[in-house]
Amino acid sequence: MSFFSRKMDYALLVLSHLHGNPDGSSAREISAKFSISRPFLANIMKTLCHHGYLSSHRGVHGGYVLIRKPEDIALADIMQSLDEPFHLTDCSKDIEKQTCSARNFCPIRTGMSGVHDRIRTILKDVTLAEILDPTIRPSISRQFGLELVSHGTHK
Amino acid sequence: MSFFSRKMDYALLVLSHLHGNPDGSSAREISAKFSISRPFLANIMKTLCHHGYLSSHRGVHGGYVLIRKPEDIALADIMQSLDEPFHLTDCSKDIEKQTCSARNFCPIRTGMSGVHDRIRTILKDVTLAEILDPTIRPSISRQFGLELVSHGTHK
DNA sequence: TTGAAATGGTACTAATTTAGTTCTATTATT
DNA sequence: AATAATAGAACTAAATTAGTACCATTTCAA
Repeated sequence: MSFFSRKMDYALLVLSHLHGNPDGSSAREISAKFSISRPFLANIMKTLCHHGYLSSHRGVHGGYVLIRKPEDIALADIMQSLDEPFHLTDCSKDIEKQTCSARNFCPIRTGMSGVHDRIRTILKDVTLAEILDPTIRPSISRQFGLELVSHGTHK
Repeated sequence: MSFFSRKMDYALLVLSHLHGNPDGSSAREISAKFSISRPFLANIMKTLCHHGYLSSHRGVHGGYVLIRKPEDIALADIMQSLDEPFHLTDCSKDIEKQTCSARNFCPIRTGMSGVHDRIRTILKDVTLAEILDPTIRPSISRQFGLELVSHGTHK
């Protein structure tokens, strides 16, 4: 299985397309452009609208318009709106609920939590703006709370 | 769904447990310790053995022994051995095979590839050694080819 | 005023993947 | 000879994802 669900993937296509079409677009148009199931895409767009990414209007010339700024839409947000928040393993829920029987002696608990944080940081840090224009990367320094100095001799 | 499958999670438990038990351990022991389905865990251990992480010996006092160094076992390796290599979206395969109909005008292709690389870098960089001892992190500088300077004023 | 094209909402179904089981064979120890 | 382990393969069940279907409402235009 892929890390991103198809819903997630299609949502990014939708948001990107709408960013390039400020006057809006319909599910029909987008499904045709990318050869995607129309009713499936329509459901995704309903969800995106419901979560405040898009505004809609009905009727013959209806459709959706992107109403949030690309730089304010993080991958983690979209993920949470469409599927569920990111988590590394099943057992993270058990640990939170304190029902994990190995909680007190789990040899990987701390280490996994570190990996979890590193991936989550990427998801919270990368926005639609960066997906649209990958040359913009305001991310690394924020990501680690560190200052970066380029390393001339590194191959 | 979780990022790591249960197989992946259990495999990390197995590897960690065996690292702490250099004389080896059996599927029975480990399944009992962590309250995990024995036959399921047994299958996972067979796979780990098959892929060269463990050596096995049969018989009454048989079991498995960890034969690879923790610092040489990256998360990406385990993932590939048990499930499949990491990929961000379904369509990455289409793009590779050049069967993606939107290949030439996909607005998110490049951006997504950047995200893919960043996550994959983590998976290739984090080893069992780091999972076992999270204070050891030889990773960030290698990860970005940059030199890190701590930033005193950052909150 | 009627028909077409759009979204809104909900429920349902099909396909796929993951998780787990079962069975038989082989090996080693006591 | 009994027991406890791995080896290997095939199978089943549960859960998740992907996708449909239906009906209602809104809007526009002929």
